[in-house]
Amino acid sequence: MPPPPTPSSEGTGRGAKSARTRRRVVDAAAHVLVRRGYAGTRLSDVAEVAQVQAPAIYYYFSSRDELIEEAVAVGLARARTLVEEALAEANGSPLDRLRVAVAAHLSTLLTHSDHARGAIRTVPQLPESMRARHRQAERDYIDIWRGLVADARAAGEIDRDLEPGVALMVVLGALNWTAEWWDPERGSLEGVIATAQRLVVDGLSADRS
Amino acid sequence: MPPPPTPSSEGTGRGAKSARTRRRVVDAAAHVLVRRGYAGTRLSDVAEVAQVQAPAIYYYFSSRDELIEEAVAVGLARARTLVEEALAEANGSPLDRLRVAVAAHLSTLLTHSDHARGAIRTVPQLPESMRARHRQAERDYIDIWRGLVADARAAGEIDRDLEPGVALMVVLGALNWTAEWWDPERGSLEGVIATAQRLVVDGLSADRS
DNA sequence: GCGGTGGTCTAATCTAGATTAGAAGAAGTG
DNA sequence: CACTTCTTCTAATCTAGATTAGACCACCGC
Repeated sequence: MPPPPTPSSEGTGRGAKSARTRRRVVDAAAHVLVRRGYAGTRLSDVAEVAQVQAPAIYYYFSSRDELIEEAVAVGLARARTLVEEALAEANGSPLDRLRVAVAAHLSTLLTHSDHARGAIRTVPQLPESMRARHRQAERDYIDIWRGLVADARAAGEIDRDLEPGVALMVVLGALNWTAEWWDPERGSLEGVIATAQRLVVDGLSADRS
Repeated sequence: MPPPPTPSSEGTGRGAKSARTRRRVVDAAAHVLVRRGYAGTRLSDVAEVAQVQAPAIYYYFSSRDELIEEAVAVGLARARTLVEEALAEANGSPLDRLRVAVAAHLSTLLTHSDHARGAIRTVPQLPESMRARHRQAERDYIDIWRGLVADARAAGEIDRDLEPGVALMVVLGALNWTAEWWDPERGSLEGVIATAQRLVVDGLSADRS
């Protein structure tokens, strides 16, 4: 029976090493997920990255799917947390807050380990039953954005002719797809963020030609 | 030995039936690719969709990878062709042409069978060696867009501060990601196209607040 | 209405990769 | 140190799914 993922067994002491290994496995899973996708993620690869033997994984997770599920959940949670934190410190016009969210989303996606990236790239490929279990988390995250857009709209900063729901998904798509092509050699992260911010804000913005 | 994919064996007569089955298999492969991704695409599923027995596929292709490769190639080619055709009839300002390209890309992606969709969603997951063989096609397609952006820029219609390369990828991402979320019940195709056009054009546009 | 060729099927085979069994190495406890 | 519990390993096992072998049927030209 796998030990319950003690939420507080982080630092040192009781089961600290175990917790570290477990985390290493989840990280490795995210790493492999990013490059191979859901179906392509082999436990043997995960094990190699995590520096364990494949069967060791079963000490922590009862199946491949359970591991993948956790990796995805962690990624979604992380993306959400980081964006929320960034927004918490941001005060300014709704459009400014949108700019902040764009920056946070992109930097999470592109640099903050493979978690968010793995989650976002993987979710659409999950078998329906598993995906269903993450749908709430997806919605929660999107709702943050929906709120930002709604605020901006209420403040009259957003083009009235745009369908807010559709526009939001188009924007998120622009951000998410960066995970497919961006790499540090292709320009600085800051450059991408700046470009994306301008595009998003000008694209949504109320004052038009 | 598989019969060479006679380029003209379409209509009737010699090998017409064969050609039709072959096409059915490729279509089925695209169909499965869209929903399962590269690693998740099983020959048995493709066979079922194509209404054949799995081994029949080997009459046309010498391996699973070869089939997938063709399906992807067809998809990329189709996307490119449809956009080119749309542009051929479009005259107007560079920004207008960009609008046309956005509409063509989206309608290809979202409705024109599963080919383009399969190709675009699948390419990033392909094993490097296979992906390399499509890289040229990808570039060719992107180059069409690069040209559009360059023209608009030369005409002074695009914000000088945007990095054209990065901006283009962000835009294409917005379009490509629609394949992940859009479905006919979520609003009309026209609605998505209109929203995307406005976002893209206003986002890139030179006159700013 | 016979021999050939194209096209498809059923019944193996073969292999990668998930999962399980059971042994054995640490690490903490008395 | 001897004992227990946690953690990981090596050596099976089991299964899905790609691929191959070889038979079978339909049509075509004669």
